[in-house]
Amino acid sequence: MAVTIKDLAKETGLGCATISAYLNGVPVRSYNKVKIEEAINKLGYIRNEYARGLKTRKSHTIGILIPELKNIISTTIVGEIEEVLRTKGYGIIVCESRMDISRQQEAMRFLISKMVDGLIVLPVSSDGEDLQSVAENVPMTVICRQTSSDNASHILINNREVSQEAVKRLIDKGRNRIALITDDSQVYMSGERYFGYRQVLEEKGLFNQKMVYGGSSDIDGGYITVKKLLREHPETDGIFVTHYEMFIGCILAMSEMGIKIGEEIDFVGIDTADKSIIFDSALHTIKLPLKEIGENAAEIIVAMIDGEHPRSVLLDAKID
Amino acid sequence: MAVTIKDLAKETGLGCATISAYLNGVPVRSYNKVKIEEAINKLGYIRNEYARGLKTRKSHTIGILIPELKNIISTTIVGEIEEVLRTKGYGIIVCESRMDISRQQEAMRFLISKMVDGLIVLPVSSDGEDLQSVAENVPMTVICRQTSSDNASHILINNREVSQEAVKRLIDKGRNRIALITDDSQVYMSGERYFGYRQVLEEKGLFNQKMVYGGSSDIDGGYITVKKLLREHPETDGIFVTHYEMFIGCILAMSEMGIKIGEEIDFVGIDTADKSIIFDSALHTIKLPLKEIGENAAEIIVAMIDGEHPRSVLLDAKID
DNA sequence: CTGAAAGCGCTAACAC
DNA sequence: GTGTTAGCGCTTTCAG
Repeated sequence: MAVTIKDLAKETGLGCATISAYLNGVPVRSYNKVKIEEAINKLGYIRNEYARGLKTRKSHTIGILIPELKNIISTTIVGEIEEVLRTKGYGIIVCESRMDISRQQEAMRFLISKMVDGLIVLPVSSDGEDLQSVAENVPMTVICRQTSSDNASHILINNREVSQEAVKRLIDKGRNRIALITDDSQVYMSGERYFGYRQVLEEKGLFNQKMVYGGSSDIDGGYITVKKLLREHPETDGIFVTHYEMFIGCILAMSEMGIKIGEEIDFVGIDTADKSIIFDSALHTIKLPLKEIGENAAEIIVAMIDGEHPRSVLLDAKID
Repeated sequence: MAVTIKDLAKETGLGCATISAYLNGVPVRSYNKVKIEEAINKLGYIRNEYARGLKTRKSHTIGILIPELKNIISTTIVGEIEEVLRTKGYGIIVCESRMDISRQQEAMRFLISKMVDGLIVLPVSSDGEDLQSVAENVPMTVICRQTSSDNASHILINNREVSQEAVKRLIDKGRNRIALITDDSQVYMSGERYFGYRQVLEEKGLFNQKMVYGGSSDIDGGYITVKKLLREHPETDGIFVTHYEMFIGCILAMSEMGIKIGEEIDFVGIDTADKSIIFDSALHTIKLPLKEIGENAAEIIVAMIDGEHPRSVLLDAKID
């Protein structure tokens, strides 16, 4: 049986309440403090958050729900969130929805059953209907998706604008057969990037729906898709890739095919870190503000728990 | 206030115990079953796992502790674990240690305070001393590291053997200036791979410590390190890369430098998936049995919770 | 098959 | 500053 506050009381000869008070930062006599500390170390006491949470109605835990654990972009954001949250005394529970609405619901229930104080969600679908219905009373921050719910906070990036910028770069380089490689799943983020791409090309009369290719949003997906694209459209001279992993897959394919990027073909893709030194020369990359997304998500959810109103933040991705 | 079992009792006119029984799969009169279901949906009842866990001493949750959330290998394993665990009625809480022993300890405490029924850990350091001391009473499975603890289960891969195999392939291809690119942090897995590499080369009299390069275990790390290697040792004709992300970084660098893999230089690296179609031709890759690792970890931890003894599993990585 | 009552470990009043 | 007590929501005897 685990060691409880009662054991500490017995060990020290003090009452439960005193121990509890000390554990919560209330001052106690200094010699009692010493006794308590000793007992804690001797017995290896670890506070039972279940009992504590049951009483206080707080778990000091934030639930995080992302589509896939193996998506670097998502997990990088989660890492940043955790970094900030730990300084504020919160821990995290991470769940994945596997791009499946019912799993997402199930995960939400799981998180709520764990009494999370707040939720940070990167939803499967673009509307957030399904979310809000489950988590009525739990503060929620939605990242990278615009939902219809207005008791949730939102953190968005200027996907459409930066995509337009990306395609313009390719045009400026003299490219005019510009393809799009994006993910199959029709989600908000990909959609916005697609619209940005499309809008610029339509303005120039260069848009061709046949040059829009979808694949699975991983390295393999990018690899396969770019090969297919170049087989079916060898005239392609510029490619905009909307997902990081797919972008990597594309570059690997280029390498294997012996195509020198910046000569036959120009690329614009997504990069994960501000500090990345790769992709300098011949490639343009969109730098996602992952750190800012994570920081904002963490700070906003804590603010909401402390009673503040939901708010929305628009973050700038940069291209260079 | 959240809706409780009491509210269900009031709504249905039944007693708490009956509701609880139904929720736990005990048969109740079919018309009561209907009433309860209706009340659950109407009120949006979600069971409070804190209260339940406090009573039953079970949280139906496994704590998972990995060095970094943004490492694809780790998160892929976590995904597999989650997949299996959910079929057995367990959820997961994921923490990261950020390669820091004290954070690892802190995370363990966090997980234990959440009353996890078991722990699956990919430890920071190679000895597991620090682990067992914290989690004395919690079943634990350690993955990819051999620790001295024998009340923990272990899941290992044949790192050394497969590394030997990898280097032999390079030698068979006629390479004899074979470099190693590995990560800085001296962890068990890298160590084993290093020993495998070294042993084969020493046997042939080809070992040269100056051709062993360390870098950060991410894409940037691989990119930077291989460039440095080739600058300082332009005679290199074969490279063994011990980490997936670094391997990707290497290939990206090759691409940028216009070096065709399989001609000037041969590579052997780590790949993440069994099904990957990349890296076919000129590259050899070690396929890590990530799915098996995850499945085994999940099954073993549940078995331990059910009272079985710890056990160790050795899994085969394959090269092709 | 169902209801009443006790108690899991902790905190929050409240007396001392 | 410290001890006593009640109760968070649930499960679990034990009667009925």
